Amino acid sequence: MATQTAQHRRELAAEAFDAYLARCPSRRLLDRIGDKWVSLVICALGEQPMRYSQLRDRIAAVSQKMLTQTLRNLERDGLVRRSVTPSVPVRVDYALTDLGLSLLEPIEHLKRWAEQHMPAVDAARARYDDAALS
Amino acid sequence: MATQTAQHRRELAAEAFDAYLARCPSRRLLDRIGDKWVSLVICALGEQPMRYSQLRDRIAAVSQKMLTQTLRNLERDGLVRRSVTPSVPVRVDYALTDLGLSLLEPIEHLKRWAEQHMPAVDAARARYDDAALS
DNA sequence: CAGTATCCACTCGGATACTG
DNA sequence: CAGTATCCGAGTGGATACTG
Repeated sequence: MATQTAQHRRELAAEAFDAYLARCPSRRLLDRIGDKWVSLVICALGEQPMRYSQLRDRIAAVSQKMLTQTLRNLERDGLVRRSVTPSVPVRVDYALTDLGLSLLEPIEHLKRWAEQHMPAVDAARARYDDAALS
Repeated sequence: MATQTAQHRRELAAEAFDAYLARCPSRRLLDRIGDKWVSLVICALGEQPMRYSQLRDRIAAVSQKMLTQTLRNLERDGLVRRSVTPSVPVRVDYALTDLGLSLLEPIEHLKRWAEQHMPAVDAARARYDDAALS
């Protein structure tokens, strides 16, 4: 009944770690904001609430499918509030919730790091790729 | 020669936005640290430098392929330093560079937000899913 | 020990067409 | 206007086997 092989021990550890990852708050947050359009939507709505079509124009490269999907996920997570005005045609406004607003702060930190250090990353990348050619 | 249709205007805007995204430092950073194993490797190496096998044991669920790939990418980006000791068998140590160390700070901010607010996200998600059942 | 190499399933995101 | 529905290709990541 004890774990016999190193093989087996590894599998158990991997399983446990998977379960841990599924709950790990940080990893789950990164899963969300790592989504291609999430940060862009959050930042756009951070400036001001917007209608669906405004978002689509502002984030020009997003497809309808992905914009809707992104907004639905954010709404589900309580980060964005969706309000429908039943006029004809309907008007839908999106805004950050307080929770969503609070997320702007850590994102801002990331953005600052990116602006300060991504050039260094690019330089490192260029060096690495150059070295590989020799 | 002017942009004639709304359709065409949209396509041009989307193209321009795509190009912008390819350069946008923040989006590129998120692309990196959004990778499934990157944050875990950075955090592990943030505690102390480690050998390949230590990393593999610590992040039990990672496959060899993904661990190597992740480490190579981080090395290429100048975030991690790889040092080989040519003994038999070889010994390889990984450590964060100064650039990598500096990344710990914004990640820490994210982690704090996650620990404080992910429960609220989960609650929102539960409410949303419940509402959908009715 | 620290990888490489190969194959494969699955998901993400895009294109297109249609609708209340 | 603000979506849905459907299809599909490309890329991500995992399993397995092999190596200096």
